[in-house]
Amino acid sequence: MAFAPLDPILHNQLRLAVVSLLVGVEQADFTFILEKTGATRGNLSVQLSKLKEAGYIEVTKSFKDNYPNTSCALTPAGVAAFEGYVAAIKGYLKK
Amino acid sequence: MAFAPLDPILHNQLRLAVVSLLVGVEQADFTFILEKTGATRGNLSVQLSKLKEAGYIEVTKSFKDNYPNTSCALTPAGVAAFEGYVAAIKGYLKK
DNA sequence: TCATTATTGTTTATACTATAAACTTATCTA
DNA sequence: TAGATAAGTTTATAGTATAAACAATAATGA
Repeated sequence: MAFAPLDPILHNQLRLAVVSLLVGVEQADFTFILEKTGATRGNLSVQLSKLKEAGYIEVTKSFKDNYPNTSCALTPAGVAAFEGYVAAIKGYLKK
Repeated sequence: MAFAPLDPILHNQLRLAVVSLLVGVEQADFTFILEKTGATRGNLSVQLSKLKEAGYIEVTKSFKDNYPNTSCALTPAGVAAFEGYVAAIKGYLKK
């Protein structure tokens, strides 16, 4: 059994939670992700930027009810990366 | 679905590989772990120390064929931590 | 109206972590 | 006895994760 490398972008608790949330969902707002993950705003902001920079999510900024609104959605690359990560880490979890 | 915290000791590629290797095995030597994980000696040494300090493994140093031999085995706490980690991360992997 | 609080995020400071290079100590071999 | 081999450890440093501090705007209410 080989230990496949784990994508360092996804091998982080908050980023993995974000991508996990986004899988199977059209999109999710900053505040929604914040509540679901229990992260701080600062941390979430940083990690969303990294996911965006990696090309794993697309971020759309707009206004909603007069307030800024940040919407996130997985890209195909993000989906593929998540699936790869899931497959890779399973190799570590089997007894 | 909640995102349970991931034990930071185990949420590391090499340490997770080591513990994964040790699960279901009586013990494993430094060199064996080195080959199976593909790690460098320095990195493995550091990560074994951290696992030991966390109480997850027991390290026994002896001599074998005139050379130093470092043998590692999971402690009950290590087994429990691994099982907890597996349960926790599964919550992140389901779509 | 204007001061206060609430909303939605970003920037930045820093403590922590992961990793490999360099080092150590001892043994084998020619 | 001079390399070469074996088995680890120490340490230097670049990178990462996280929350505190900051910013900009909007709503509220006295």
